[in-house]
Amino acid sequence: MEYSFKEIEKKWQSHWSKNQTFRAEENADKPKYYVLDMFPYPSGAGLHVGHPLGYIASDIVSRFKRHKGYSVLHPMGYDSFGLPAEQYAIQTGQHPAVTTKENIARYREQLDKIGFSFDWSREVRTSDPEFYKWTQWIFLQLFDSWYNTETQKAESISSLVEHFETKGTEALCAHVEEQKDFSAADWSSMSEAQKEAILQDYRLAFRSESTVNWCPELGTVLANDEVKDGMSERGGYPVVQKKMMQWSMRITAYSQRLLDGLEQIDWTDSLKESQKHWIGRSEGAYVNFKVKGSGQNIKVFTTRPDTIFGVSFMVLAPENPMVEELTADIYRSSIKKYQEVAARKSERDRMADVKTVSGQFTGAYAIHPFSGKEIPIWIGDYVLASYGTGAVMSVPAHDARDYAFAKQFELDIPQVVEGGDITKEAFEAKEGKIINSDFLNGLPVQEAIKKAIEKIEELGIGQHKVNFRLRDAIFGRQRYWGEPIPIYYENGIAKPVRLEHLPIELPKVDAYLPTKDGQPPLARSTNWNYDPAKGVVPNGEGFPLELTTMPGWAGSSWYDLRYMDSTNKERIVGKDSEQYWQNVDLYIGGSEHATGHLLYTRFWHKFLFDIGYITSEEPFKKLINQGMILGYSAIAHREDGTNTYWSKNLAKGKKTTPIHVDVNMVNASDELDLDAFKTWRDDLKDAEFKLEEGKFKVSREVEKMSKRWYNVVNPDDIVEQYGADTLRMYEMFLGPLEQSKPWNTAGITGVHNFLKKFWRLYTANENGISEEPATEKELKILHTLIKKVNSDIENYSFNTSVSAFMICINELSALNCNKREVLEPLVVLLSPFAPHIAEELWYALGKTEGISLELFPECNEAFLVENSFEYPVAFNGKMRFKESLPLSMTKNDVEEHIMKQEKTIEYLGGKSPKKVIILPGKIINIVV
RNA sequence: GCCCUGGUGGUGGAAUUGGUAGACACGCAGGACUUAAAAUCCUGUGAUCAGCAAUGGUCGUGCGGGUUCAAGUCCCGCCCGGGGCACCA
Repeated sequence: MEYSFKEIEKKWQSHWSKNQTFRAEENADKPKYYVLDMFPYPSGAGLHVGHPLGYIASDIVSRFKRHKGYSVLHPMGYDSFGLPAEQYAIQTGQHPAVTTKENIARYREQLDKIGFSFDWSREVRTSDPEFYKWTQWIFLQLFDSWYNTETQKAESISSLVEHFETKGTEALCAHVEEQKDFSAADWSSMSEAQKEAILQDYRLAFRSESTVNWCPELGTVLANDEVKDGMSERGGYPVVQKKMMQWSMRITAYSQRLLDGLEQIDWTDSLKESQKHWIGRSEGAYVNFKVKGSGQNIKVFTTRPDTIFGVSFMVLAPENPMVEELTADIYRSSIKKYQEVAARKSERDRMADVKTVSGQFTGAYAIHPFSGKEIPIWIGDYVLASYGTGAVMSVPAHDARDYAFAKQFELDIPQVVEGGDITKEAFEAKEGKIINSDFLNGLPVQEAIKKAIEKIEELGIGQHKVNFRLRDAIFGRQRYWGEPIPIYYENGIAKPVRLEHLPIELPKVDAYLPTKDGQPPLARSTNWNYDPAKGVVPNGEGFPLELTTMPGWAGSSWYDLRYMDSTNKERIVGKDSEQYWQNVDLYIGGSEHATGHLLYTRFWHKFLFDIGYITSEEPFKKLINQGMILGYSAIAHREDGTNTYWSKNLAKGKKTTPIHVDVNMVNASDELDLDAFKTWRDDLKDAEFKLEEGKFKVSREVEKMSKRWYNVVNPDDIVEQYGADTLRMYEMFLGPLEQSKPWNTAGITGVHNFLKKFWRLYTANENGISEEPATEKELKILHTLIKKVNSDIENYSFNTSVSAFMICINELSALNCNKREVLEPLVVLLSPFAPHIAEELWYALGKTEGISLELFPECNEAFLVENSFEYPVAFNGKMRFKESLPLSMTKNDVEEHIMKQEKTIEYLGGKSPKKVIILPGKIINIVV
């Protein structure tokens, strides 16, 4: 019987689908296991072979856990709001929903062919109103919350209002950008608009005038993690800084908890490091410096208060609002000029040139709080307006940036920490003794830091402070294809839409572009006003609705919860379902989401936890980043100025232009199919080809898999040619899951041959399946595999499992094993990896129930016991020969035996051994 | 610059707590079956030296040191690739 994978795979895929084999159930008798893949954005290009890598791994774990008796939740869905569909809509006028639906259908078709055990009944799409209703709901909860720094959790805005009404800001512990000071009486005398303006500073979803990353090309603002090297991550367009009224998320309230939570979760070090850096906790102090001849203070943040006697100048960010007042008249024009130049510099320019030191003296002086010395005040663009207080005390002897600035402008460099050579460079190490520093003299740095802060607090000129690098996340996008923000404006005051009116669905618009006067596309709708009594009403009635939409990360920040109870109409997730599934046990996806999605999701979960809707604070217990599958680009060499192509080895030394060739026209030996190539593009019809040994060879290069490089390999083609089971096992066999690697089809026949061999073991024996008991040898082979596969899956080491299967099958085939006692457990072992062939053979063994719930074989160590061991015998650590000895032999007996061996005597060459090391069951080493 | 990673045959990659380096697979070479091809199966395959051969010697996990009876694995100092952060005071 042939292994006809096409027939088998089709048959079982439709069987599983019809019987809902993988439907997840809240079964109180079973432990739960939740395995999640990062859901894809359904792009028009469809899946390439890189996408399924993580899905295959998670599918193996899911199937494995089902075999182990767990109730497994393994869902899939689509992150279906996003820029490409909208850009396409702008170009073609087609509604993004239509494009998205088509793309999803294509993705689904491709996914289905690979035989994943997803529970499709729980599918979610972020662009589905039934889903984004709850995204909007969460937004409104955030809008209605503030962060209490005393209880360390989010609370309802009503409790804040109550506090204001009774005590004003007295004894208020709240996360807020700038502490406020007013009494209960002040509060009650305020207008509604004034009150609301104050509340905006406390709300976790809030509006504020802030500097944003504006991308003119995309016509929208972007979050920090969406900007890479001053360019937009999607599309690669330039990004500039701009002040705008914007919706934001107060993620900074959760900085410390986001940091602390990392300790409880099982993520890779590199990922945790990325998040730690992004959050960027630094501990130090605020210090106020009096400005000479004015009542003003300049507040700075420093992590090195111990070096305060080393301050020789101060630098403010050019954007710092104090600059205006401080500047002496004679410097006014040069300060203004400097500010203008700094403002014109884009983020990108500023980064491109970190070496150039620039700045301008303001003419003003500060007074040193301890020494009373006058300190010149400068402005410089190395000081950022958005971090700390937008001003620094410069200690050039102990900070490299201050040092460069001091050198450039010939300012003093007083040393206050012993060590280094400050004539050459700043001494930045946090070690050594303090000198030239009055009451700090002689103290080691760490103690001096404490002492300095004590003194600063004692004198009331500053206080201990923890600062974070993390910024609040910009939340509004001037785009169409996203969740509408459920806010309307009554007399200019932002008010929440009533919950019963959710979802606020995207309106119809005549085009997906901004309006002529620069308003977001939603302004084009003629039906975009709101009446609290009626809901959405035509323009002209009610109040105007918010025009911006939510960013791409909104829906993905909580979708993992929705899978637990995807059809619930009452809550984001039902209480019982949430209790049962809790959180994701294993999350698999790319590492590019380290500081975006993964941080935002943790933030929203902590918030939902605070307000009592979920019981787990961390969404993902264990996270694995699968490596990227890279393309193996094929390159033909065209001689410059001609239409002549030279085969790889002939092209050397010639002036040629590399031309990317579609990898599907190149075979595993790098030979190009010339007939196909000639019809690929018009200009190739008449091209001339210089062959080597009758073949045309291409060069190879490893690049990101992309249409642009013609190196995309489609999983459908692999499935068509070799079957889904081969694709699954081959992707795993390629190497460790976390590692990036180029896709190279060369080795796929090895895996395919293995499956054929596996098939033959069950079907090719002339005596059929034998009911006789298996031999010891056969059982040993089987149980070795059982042990290996169990531990490999637990360790996510799938490539080594595949090897173990190959070894096992090679050995059993050599023995011509056809015992049911071996073949039955064997097929269960294979089923997580190659489920179709396993299911087929399972039924062929006479089973009538599906394989997926069959218990996974457990290793019986008794079959693995060895009674002898082939000792490697080494001399001075070099293995020379082997000697098989019973494991029951004592050390002394082994030594006695081995020393008598002819070979031992030969290798000793008459010398007597200094030492003989015997490790039972491991090695014998003789030291000469 | 800082932080994480990784570097092993022609190729992808294996190697518990330090204990036989190169499992498994690809590729390549040779062979069997076949009119032929496909499919399948068998043998060999890190480099190098000696030998007709069986076999044996030497070298070998990015580089240079070190610890150890023994180092791909541990320590110190470098080099290179990949990823992240980047004037964060």
